[in-house]
Amino acid sequence: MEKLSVAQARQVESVGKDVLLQGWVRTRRDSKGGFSFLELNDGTSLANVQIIAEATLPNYQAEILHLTAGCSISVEGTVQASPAKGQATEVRARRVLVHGLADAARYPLQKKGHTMEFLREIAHLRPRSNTFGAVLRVRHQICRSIHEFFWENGFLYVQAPIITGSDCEGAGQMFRVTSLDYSKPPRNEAGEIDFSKDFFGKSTYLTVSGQLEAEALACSLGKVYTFGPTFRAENSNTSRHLAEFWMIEPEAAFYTLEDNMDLAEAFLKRLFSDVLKHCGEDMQFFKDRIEPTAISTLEGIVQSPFRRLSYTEAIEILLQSKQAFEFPVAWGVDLQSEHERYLTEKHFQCPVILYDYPRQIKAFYMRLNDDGKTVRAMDVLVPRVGELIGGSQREERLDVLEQRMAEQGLDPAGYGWYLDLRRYGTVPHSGFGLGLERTVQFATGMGNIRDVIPFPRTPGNAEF
RNA sequence: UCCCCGAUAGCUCAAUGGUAGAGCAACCGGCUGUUAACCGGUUUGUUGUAGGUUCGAGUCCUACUCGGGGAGCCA
Repeated sequence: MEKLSVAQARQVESVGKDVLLQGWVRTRRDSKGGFSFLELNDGTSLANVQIIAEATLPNYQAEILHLTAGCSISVEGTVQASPAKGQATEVRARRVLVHGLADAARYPLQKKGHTMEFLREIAHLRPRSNTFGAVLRVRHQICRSIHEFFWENGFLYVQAPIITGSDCEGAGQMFRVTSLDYSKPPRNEAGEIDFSKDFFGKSTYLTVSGQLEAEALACSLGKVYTFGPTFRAENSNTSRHLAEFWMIEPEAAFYTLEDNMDLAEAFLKRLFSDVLKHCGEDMQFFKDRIEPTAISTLEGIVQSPFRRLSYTEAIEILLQSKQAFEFPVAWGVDLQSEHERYLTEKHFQCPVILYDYPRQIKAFYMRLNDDGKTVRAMDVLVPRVGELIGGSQREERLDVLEQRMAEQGLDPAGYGWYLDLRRYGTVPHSGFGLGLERTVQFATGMGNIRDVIPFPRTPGNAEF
């Protein structure tokens, strides 16, 4: 007897095999012909396998006729070709072992569709829904492709710290990490809380980005990437933001911004082409039930080049668009969502890479262009989700970097080790950050980022 | 954090200021190699919380909580 997954048992190649299947019942249909149909799912595929349970089974009356959605069972039996439409194979059960019942009157998941809002309230059970199973399988495929892509391109997988002593990464509000007794914290002479008495002897926070550490590693090892959780204590209440999310940050020495854009484009194309190749059944589900353009959008991205244009060119297009924007367009202003959406959804209708942004609206570490007005930043914008990637060529010249820090009111004392990278063997280098959840959101067509991560953390919500 | 919308049965939603209802689910029965099965019947409520207006509030007013859409911040 061979232990098979539901996905394997659905393959015609499995016909004739003596198998063990284990999973959760989705539904039961009884036939007065003297048997019942059980739909079994184990998470390995969107589709269920149909189990034929004959009334002659010893526990048919006592147990099988009481199986409902959510019950867990083991089935021993034989895979056979199905005589009816709807599935290629089915499993004729020789034995059905019930592990756990699920009180049908209380079990919250029904056979019929639920709203995403309701499923979010039962985050511990929603992986059993079709939508969530499909989301998590696509998420898994994307994670795998990320590692494969970088492996094949010579990038070293490195780990940046999750607890950071740098309070000036500049990417947003941070969560403080402390082991101080908050009912009686140590205080200095000024009456302020004395974090020098804290666990690490200083203030520490959850990381908002591994970029600065990745730069140190890239400036030693060449091409590296991080892939880990990041945290933002922003009070963001949108369908595209999480307080805890996963970010992929490649960083490469001797990479120009052009190299960086080439990398980002090849990277995204690889991720989405793998999803199309390996998640066909799940993608068809998203197309049918979630977003009609789910598959065609990914196909378009894989097949056609991204449109690259400078910030200045983008401003020109927006000014000439004759669109009524809520926020006025002018060179020097940061682009608003409506502007980005216009470019990617209406004007070009494809992914857009914008580069060379005004120095005033971008971070200090981005390399200053010779025009003195713009920096080597780039954003990859996609329809519906907006910014999928943000990156830049980093400022490798010590004097320029120090000047840019001063310009933005940053204290160089907090960046000693980061400036060292420019003092000793500095090299041009570039990198970017990709939000995993936004990537999954884009690939699946899911409307809310809270529904592409198993247990979402958002302001006021850490229930599970 | 700001603007707009919402909260009624387990789920999705109805209900002129005047006796709270339907579909689905659940339960019982029927039928059937069925497959979001189908047919008949039964059960289900402190109308988000706390106040207020009124003879009377699911409905009007105020505050709060939670959820959704949009914006800002960004990935």
